[in-house]
Amino acid sequence: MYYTIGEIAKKVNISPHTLRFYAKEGLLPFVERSESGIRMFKDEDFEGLMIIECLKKTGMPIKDIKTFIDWTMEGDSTIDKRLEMFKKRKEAVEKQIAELQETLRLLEYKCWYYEKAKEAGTCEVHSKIKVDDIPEDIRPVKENLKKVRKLY
Amino acid sequence: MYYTIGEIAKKVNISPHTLRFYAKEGLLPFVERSESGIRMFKDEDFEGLMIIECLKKTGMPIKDIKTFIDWTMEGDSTIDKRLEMFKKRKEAVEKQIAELQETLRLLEYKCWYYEKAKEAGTCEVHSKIKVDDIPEDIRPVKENLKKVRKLY
DNA sequence: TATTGACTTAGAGTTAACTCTCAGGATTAT
DNA sequence: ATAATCCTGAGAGTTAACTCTAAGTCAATA
Repeated sequence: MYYTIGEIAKKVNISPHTLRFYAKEGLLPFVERSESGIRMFKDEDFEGLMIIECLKKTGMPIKDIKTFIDWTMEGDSTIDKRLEMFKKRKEAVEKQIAELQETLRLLEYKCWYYEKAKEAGTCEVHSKIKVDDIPEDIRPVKENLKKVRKLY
Repeated sequence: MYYTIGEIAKKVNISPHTLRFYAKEGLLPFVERSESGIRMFKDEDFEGLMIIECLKKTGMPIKDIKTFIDWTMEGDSTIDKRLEMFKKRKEAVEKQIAELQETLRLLEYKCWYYEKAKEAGTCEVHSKIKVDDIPEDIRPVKENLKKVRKLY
């Protein structure tokens, strides 16, 4: 079963234009062609596209993805390189998640801050709230906000 | 205690150039000026900068951050808007984290895949591995990779 | 037969958030 | 006094990943 570029475009929700752009960048060497040069995507190629999508989601630039694709085309001699690459991507994503979780904590603090301000009708209320009145889970965030000022 | 733009730049690790760019974009209306027009950052302004950084980390464009800053300058009448804004940012970040966690699972599968290939010296080994031999936690990822092919 | 959609090369346009350069002038630190 | 740092405005350059246009050809479908 083969798909044209237009068919696969719908399936992976990437425009034919963009898929050709990827092809030009060397991301799709595994896609077969008909005698007349038309790209013939097969079921397996979905997986290739999904790996590309996955790597893009990790923030990897196209050039680096190409390097990885080149390795896969090279065969078993590049297994080590590919493993190391995935390990690094994994670490990178773990870091991104950790950073977003920190960001989330600050947002949670701010939500609490404005909930309180809303109740009181004014942000002034925060000059009257004691440390003990701040929910335990978000207290450290406020502390941190203060700490940083003096850290430097 | 006041800081010049160069001093604060070092503290927040953003170049004076970029800080002036932010100022031009209307992100720093709260920064005082000396008689001669020199920006005088105070300790409180750190917090402002950190909130801006936080919002940037959520992927919020500068224009939208400016809108929020304008609200804070407007005063208590905009508390509701600000609360809603932070709630939405919180949801956005939660979604980003969830997506990255999905990405991470695919990376974990790929790490396992290449660990196995490395052991065997060839990727061919994966045509011989039975579903039961795939660790339980990453098995669904492989299933998913297959499912998607047929989903459409 | 007409339309739709595939292909190519080549290059222009877009967007966001910087990042820098220049020119000219004021202020501050050593 | 001299260098470093501050200010402004205007505008150019950068980067990545698209996104599109044009111009011309070829193939498959109704």
